[in-house]
Amino acid sequence: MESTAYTKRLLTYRLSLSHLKEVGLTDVFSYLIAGETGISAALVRKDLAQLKVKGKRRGGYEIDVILDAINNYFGDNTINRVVLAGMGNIGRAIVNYKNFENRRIKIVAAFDLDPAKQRKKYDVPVYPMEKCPDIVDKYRVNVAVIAVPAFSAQTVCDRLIQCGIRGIMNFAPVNLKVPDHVYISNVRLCDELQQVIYHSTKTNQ
Amino acid sequence: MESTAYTKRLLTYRLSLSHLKEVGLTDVFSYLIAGETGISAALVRKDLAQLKVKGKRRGGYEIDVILDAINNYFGDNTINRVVLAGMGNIGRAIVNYKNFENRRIKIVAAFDLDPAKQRKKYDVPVYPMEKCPDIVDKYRVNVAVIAVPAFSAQTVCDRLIQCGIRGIMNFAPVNLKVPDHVYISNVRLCDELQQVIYHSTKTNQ
DNA sequence: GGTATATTGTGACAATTTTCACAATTTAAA
DNA sequence: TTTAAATTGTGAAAATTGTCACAATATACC
Ligand SMILES: NC(=O)c1ccc[n+]([C@@H]2O[C@H](COP(=O)([O-])OP(=O)(O)OC[C@H]3O[C@@H](n4cnc5c(N)ncnc54)[C@H](O)[C@@H]3O)[C@@H](O)[C@H]2O)c1
Ligand SMILES: NC(=O)c1ccc[n+]([C@@H]2O[C@H](COP(=O)([O-])OP(=O)(O)OC[C@H]3O[C@@H](n4cnc5c(N)ncnc54)[C@H](O)[C@@H]3O)[C@@H](O)[C@H]2O)c1
Repeated sequence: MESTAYTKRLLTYRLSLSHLKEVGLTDVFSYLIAGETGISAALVRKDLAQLKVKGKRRGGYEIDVILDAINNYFGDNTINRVVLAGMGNIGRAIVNYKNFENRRIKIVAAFDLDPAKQRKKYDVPVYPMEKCPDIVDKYRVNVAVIAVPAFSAQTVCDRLIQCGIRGIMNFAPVNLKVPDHVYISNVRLCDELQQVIYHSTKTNQ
Repeated sequence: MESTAYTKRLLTYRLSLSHLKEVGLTDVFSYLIAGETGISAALVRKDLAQLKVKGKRRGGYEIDVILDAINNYFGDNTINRVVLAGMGNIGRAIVNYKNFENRRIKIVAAFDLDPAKQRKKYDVPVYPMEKCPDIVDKYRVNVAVIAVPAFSAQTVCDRLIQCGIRGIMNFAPVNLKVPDHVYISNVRLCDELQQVIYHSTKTNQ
């Protein structure tokens, strides 16, 4: 029903509103959010209406009410457990990242085929891929991050899905094939950077 | 004129086509690209038409012709120099990443305020931020990656723009304010993961 | 050479998304 | 208490994006 564009906008609102709140505001007008996010004021209002957040005519919206609604929308009241495949450069960055906790996201385990990485102490335990079924089952994990090299991404992906994973954030530059019930988000850092390069050289001058 | 959705699809095609080429194919049909990328065959054909790539009725498209057209579209004939701000977890991953070279992208320098990082040997030299004007000027850099903590992102951003940067890939969870002529791409890893969690728990069962 | 078949290329259409514009309503001020 | 000003909420219009369906045409096969 809700488009992913909508979902994405909600997260953008949350970011700006958290910031405005830290700065000391308690209420906002739609045009203020618009200025902060680059999303038009009318669309902000439509989104808030869809979220069932009510504003006061002439008084604006309460930041906390919006934030609660967004957090509630994303089900931040439960802890979301995630596993990681590939404890390389990207994998380590993810595992070291402290901010996931604020979102109630917890990386419970990582998998890597390199035995050296399994022995080393990171913020999360590193297992061989064979442990995947056990771990996913034990912690009731739904979501995985794939940060293995491109050539093994599909294999790892298949395996994760076999263990019951239903959502994947994928860093490997491949178009993974997955069954319908699995949601995939591809983070294409190369493509992203290439787009920036493209658009910044096309811009005036 | 061209939407960013279109530009993004081109990069998706490139990924799949490179793969199909490696596998030994030389020609493709629109429905093959569709199957590989999840983009509908009709839209693939429209995109290729817009790219001015001609297919043969009943014969399909030549992979190399498409790849050349896409590469040409993105101006891959020149080397694109990029600087990085923030040599932390993400910054190191970016700098270590070998694949950028294939896209003719070169990270020429990094900036970090930590003197320890400046002394250490990485694949690219690390300078204090003060060196920014010199470096950007010397290497004629247009594009930057921001991988500093959120609270210093806006400052770093302003500084980069002052030095002449016109495109930014930003990892910090803030809505940066930039002048119109600067193109920004926000890589919101937290949001991305949150969306995966959201969509994967909403999917049937 | 003729016919059947497969695939492109595209105009018309459908759906979705966003903007526009303004009535409804609240608040502040006079 | 009245009036003026500000802002939401939302239907209608516009814009954008993608799908459908099929004519055009190239190829393969008989
Ligand atoms: N680093 C970047 O900036 C960057 C940018 C764009 C894309 N990527 C992509 O992200 C992915 C990860 O990149 P990286 O730089 O962290 O790579 P990396 O080589 O540093 O790490 C990969 C890790 O995966 C492990 N691994 C390999 N095969 C495995 C398997 N079958 N099962 C489990 N673990 C396995 C390796 O032992 C290694 O620890 C790659 O696909 C890369 O193309 C990375
Ligand atoms: N690591 C992740 O998985 C992850 C996920 C989502 C978002 N992010 C965001 O990406 C950014 C980088 O994350 P990270 O994990 O690499 O952080 P990090 O703390 O590992 O690295 C930040 C680096 O920036 C440097 N720095 C700080 N202030 C600076 C300044 N003013 N000028 C120049 N350099 C400065 C620090 O010395 C450090 O080396 C952060 O904004 C973070 O919120 C990271």
